[in-house]
This record gives sequence, structure tokens and C-alpha cells, in this order.
Amino acid sequence: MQSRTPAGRTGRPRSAAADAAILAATRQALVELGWSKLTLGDVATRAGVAKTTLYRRWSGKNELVVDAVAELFDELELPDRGSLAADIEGVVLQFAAILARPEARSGLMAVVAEATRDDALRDRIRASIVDPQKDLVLEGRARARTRGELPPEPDPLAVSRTVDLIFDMVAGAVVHRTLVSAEPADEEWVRDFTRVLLHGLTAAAPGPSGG
Amino acid sequence: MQSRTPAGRTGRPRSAAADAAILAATRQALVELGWSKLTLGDVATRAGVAKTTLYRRWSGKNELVVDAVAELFDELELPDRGSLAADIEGVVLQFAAILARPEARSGLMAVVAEATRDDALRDRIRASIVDPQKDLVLEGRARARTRGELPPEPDPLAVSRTVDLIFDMVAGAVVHRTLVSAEPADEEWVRDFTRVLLHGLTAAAPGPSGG
DNA sequence: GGTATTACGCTACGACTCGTAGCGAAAGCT
DNA sequence: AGCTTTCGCTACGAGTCGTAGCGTAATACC
Repeated sequence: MQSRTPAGRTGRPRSAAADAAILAATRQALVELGWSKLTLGDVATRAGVAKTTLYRRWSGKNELVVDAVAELFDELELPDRGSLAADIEGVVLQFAAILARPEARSGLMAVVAEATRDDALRDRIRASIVDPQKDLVLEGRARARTRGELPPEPDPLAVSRTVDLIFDMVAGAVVHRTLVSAEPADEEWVRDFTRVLLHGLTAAAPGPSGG
Repeated sequence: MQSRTPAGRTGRPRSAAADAAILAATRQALVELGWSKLTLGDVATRAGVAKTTLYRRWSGKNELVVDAVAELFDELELPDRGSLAADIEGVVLQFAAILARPEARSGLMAVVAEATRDDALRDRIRASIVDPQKDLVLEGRARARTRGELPPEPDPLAVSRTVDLIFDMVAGAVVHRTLVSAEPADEEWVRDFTRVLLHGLTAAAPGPSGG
């Protein structure tokens, strides 16, 4: 957040309640109106603040929505479920549940689209949304290495490459399934996905409802 | 295209040249302005047509951009490169090359974002962009089955599920790599990706520059 | 308690885009 | 020819944008 009050600062501090109200109002407007019809004036009205207050804190619609959507991903966790497959299935289901919410669906893709022409916006997305997710990949990978479920990777550069690859494969597949194919990433899909991710397409598939 | 002249139709026919000019102008505007700053008035001026002509053919910005972007994916092909791995690497590189173009980057994600709240738009995207890509997956899969590279799948329902899964994994990973991570899906990345897709994470990784 | 400094709510503003209506002219079919 | 549809052009009300200006509220420092 850029609204943190600097240490040696005088004058009236910014209202933290207003920040929360604005972000909540933004999410509500995303649900009801979607990205394209969301206006900052409307968000201000919903939040009970003046439009000028909104412009004093965020430079525009893009930055505001990034912050509003980023909060949705704060709940992502990676509890230890005993095996790499179970860990992956658990976090993917969490991720899918977030993407199933309309405020995430309509907001996330839109800001990513805008970020293709705005480096500062892309950095903001990376810092507040992407990097925390990638940390989960690192954590899960380290845990699996401890369990001996993954082969050792000698080259440290290759480790970085692999983590990036896994991240793009996991997040990309869930996002594509949810937003492009518009099908639910339910438990059955997540099981199939995890099996392919761990063992590949060339491995034989188990029965259709094999538990 | 909805502008096809019906069979038994009288009067002045619609200019096919105008269609092409408008779609080309739309892509040019996407490159120079991006999605959010693209206006239909500007596109009309670039194309050398009246703004009203544009509104007579497309109901809005979303539909126009879908058609303009869809043409970019017409060039996708799946030449037989001898093995499933080579086929995948080839088509993924093609896909990545298209996504590297700015008119695809800024346009595609934006219309997908809009489609989360517009069923008709999602159907349009599916028909003109997604389904043709999925056909490539079907083709490559059938080819691999003929070669004996993939295990047989007895349940026909499971086949459909697997094709959908592969499609989401391939397209999702490339899109996420290109647009979210903002890193190039180059030959090295595609090699790593294909290896994981076919053999899974649990398989040992070859050397960093192993051919 | 007084004062400086900043945030806030409110109003108003010019600039821009939207999507549509209406008109006369052009281009094809029978 | 006559009919039908498209095209280019102009104009329009409605809505949003982002900012400026003002008086007031809330905090830090003396």
C-alpha cells in the first residue's frame, strides 16, 4: 500500500478505514458492473468517500483494481498434506475457489491485459499478486525435496527455471480452465491435472473414478 | 463473420474491403493505444470509413476486437514433425510467437476479461479462437496414438476430459508465461515445458543444455 | 492550548467518448 | 429504369474523466 503514513509526518493522517471501504467497494462494483463499466465515481459513492479522495490515493482504475484483487489472494496457504500430490491439489483448489469469485474473474484478467502496455502496473501486479504465489511453489518444492519426492537438481540456475515453469503451468492451467474454457476447476479436474503434472501424459491413466 | 451477404439479398452489398480495413485498423490501434484507450471513432478514422459503418457491422468494441484478434490465430498449424514431443514444441512456439505480438497481447486478455460477464462474447471467442486451437490438440493426440506414443484411453468420456485438460495446460502455460510472467516462451522454455508435460515433474531432469 | 500541516468532502468545470438519428448519395440486383 | 441496402457525413444528449478550488476536520509539534 502506498498510503502508509511516513514516520516523521505531520498533519491529518489518511484514514485506514477509507482504504478498506474503497477496496471493498471496488470489489463490489466489479461483481455488479464488471471491469469496463466500473467508474471511479461510482466506487467513491459506494465507499462513502469523495471522488477526489480516491484520486489522491490511486493514480487510476488499474492500480485501484490491482490492490482490490490482490487482497483476495492473501488467503492462499500451503498446509502440509503429507505428499506433493496432496499439497498441489490443495493449493490448486484454493486458487480455483478464488478465481471462481466474480470480483476476481473480471478484475484479474483486465489488469493483466492493461499491464501488457504498462511496466509500472506489471511490477505492481508482480509484487502484490504473483510473487506471493511463486513463494508457495518454492515452499511446496522444498517440502517435496525433503520428502524425497522430487529428483535433486544440481544446477541452481535450473532450479530457478523449474520453479518458474511450474508456476506458469499451475497458475496458467487453472486460469485458462476457469476463465477461458469457463469450466469449473473441481476436484476431479484437479486430480487429473495433478497426475499429469507429476507423471506426464505418457503415464497410463487410472480408471475414470479411481480414488 | 456476421457480415456475409445472405443468399437472396437485394441492394448494395457490404464492402469486404471495408471489413479488412477495419480489422487491420483495429490491430494497429491495439498496438499504438492498447485496449483501454482504443476508441471506435479512432478505428473508423484509421480505416477510412465512417463511424456509423463500424456500428452497423459490430455491436461494440468487444466483438470488434475478438474478430481482429481471431485472424491472428488463423496461421496456427500442426505439421507432422515425427514425434509427439516435436509436434508439441512446434505448435507451442507458433502460439508463443503470436502472443508475442503486441496486438495479440493487449487485445486477447482484455476480451477474455470482458467475456467473464458476457456469455455471447464468450461464445464468440470460443467459436473463433478457442475451438480451432482445441482441434489442433485433437489432431496431435490422434497422431500420437497412431504412433503408439500415448497409452490407450478406454473410456470415451475420459478422452474428452483429457483433451480439455491438455488444452488448458498448454494454452494456459504459454499465456501465463508470456503475459503474466512477461518472459519469452523461447525454445529453451518450450523444451522444458514439453518434457514436464510428457514425463512429469518426478522424472529426472536432463542437463541444463542437454539436447 | 495554540498553530502548522495535511486529509477530507463538496462543487464545478472543460474535454472527451459513446451510441444513435437523420439525411442525401452511391452501388448493386431484377 | 426502379428498388433496396449500404455508405459518408453531421449533429446530438448522455455519461465519464481527471482536476481545481474552497472551507472544514484531524493530527503533530511547540
